[in-house]
Amino acid sequence: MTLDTETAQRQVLDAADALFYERGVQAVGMDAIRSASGVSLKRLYQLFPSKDRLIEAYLDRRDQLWKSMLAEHVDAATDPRERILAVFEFLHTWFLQRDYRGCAFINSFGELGTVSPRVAELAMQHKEGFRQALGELAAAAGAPDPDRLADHLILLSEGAITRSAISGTADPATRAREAAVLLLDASLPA
Amino acid sequence: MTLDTETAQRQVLDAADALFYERGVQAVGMDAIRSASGVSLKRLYQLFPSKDRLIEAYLDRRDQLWKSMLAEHVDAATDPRERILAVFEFLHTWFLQRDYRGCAFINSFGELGTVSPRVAELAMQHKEGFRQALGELAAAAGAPDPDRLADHLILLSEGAITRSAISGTADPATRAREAAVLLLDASLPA
DNA sequence: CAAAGCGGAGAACGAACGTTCTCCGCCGAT
DNA sequence: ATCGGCGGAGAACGTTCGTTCTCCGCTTTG
Repeated sequence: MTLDTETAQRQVLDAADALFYERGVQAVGMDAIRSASGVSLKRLYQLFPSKDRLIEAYLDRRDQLWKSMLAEHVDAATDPRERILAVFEFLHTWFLQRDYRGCAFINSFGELGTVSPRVAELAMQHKEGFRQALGELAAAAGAPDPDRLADHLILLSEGAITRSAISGTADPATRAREAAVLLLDASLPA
Repeated sequence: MTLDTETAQRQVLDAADALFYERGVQAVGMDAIRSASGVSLKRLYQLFPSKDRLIEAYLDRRDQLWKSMLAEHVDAATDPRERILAVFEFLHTWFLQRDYRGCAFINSFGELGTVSPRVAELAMQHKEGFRQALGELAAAAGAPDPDRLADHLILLSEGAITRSAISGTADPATRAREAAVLLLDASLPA
């Protein structure tokens, strides 16, 4: 069964995503990805010349997927204030996924942050992208200091992400939304 | 050079703490701990019969140390509101440590949470302890719903912990404190 | 001084890792 | 039909890991 490059790549990334996310990047061997993807080792190494490259591709795809899911939730609302709160509803649906295991970037950073500058960089870029998105939402809502509000909101979000992972419940998203409402009341002009 | 049990144990835990925290638990071999601690492998395995046990001991000690450092900062203030804000000053001094790498429990959970129930449990207990401490501070400050305020404050704290690790700056502690002030203004009776 | 046992240094072992290589069967071109 | 090259399956290689074992010197006791 010969696969064209595109499907082989997709199958490898699907398998890598599931395994890396569930068990962590270091605990998953290339052999496990070979078995799960059905792509031979030779081809796997043609597509991704090293495990490091595969990890990068895994994080890249997570970043894109995450951003598009966030945008989807936010764009379902029109009121600027509701668009901010939609972020926390997105988090809530994310936390409810059966295989939710926290943020892949935080987890990968914890594993490889000190030894792989590339992973550290990707984690920083991912979080910076999120912060900028929040900044734009805050500015659109008329916040007098959008950067500061964005910082406050991202703290709630990141806190909810890790707390939800460790506690195993989606509740932190609800609590984060509550706190966000209080912060918006305090920071947004009436 | 023969060491008594107590010093050997302390040297091993000192080495394990530094190495596990810096590089992650999976990336550090028992040999590295042997070299760094100066304790022979044989003795090391007498003190900690497996790497899993050593990881548990590492997390246990981190938990105790963290709690006592937090209590130290909090107890330096007397005003109930200041005692809550002292939490964020504690975080700030923590983030400024040169080797700061985020929360050992979050990092270990990311690495082993799915495969080691013990690590998952220790992470949950550690975070639950923090949440309870915040709950007591909130109650002492007269919060009408201390549990809820504690949840909001812990989200800010956890968010600051991971953001500081990834960004490499202590700034998130300042921002978290700002947001905490807003939440206290909204939640505490005048 | 002799015998016995404890601890230290590090070799050894079996497994697992990332990566490469070998072999074999299948395909299109002549 | 034959040849050449590509892809798949998985063996192989060198390293590293967690854990155990061997050897040797020191100390303590009679």
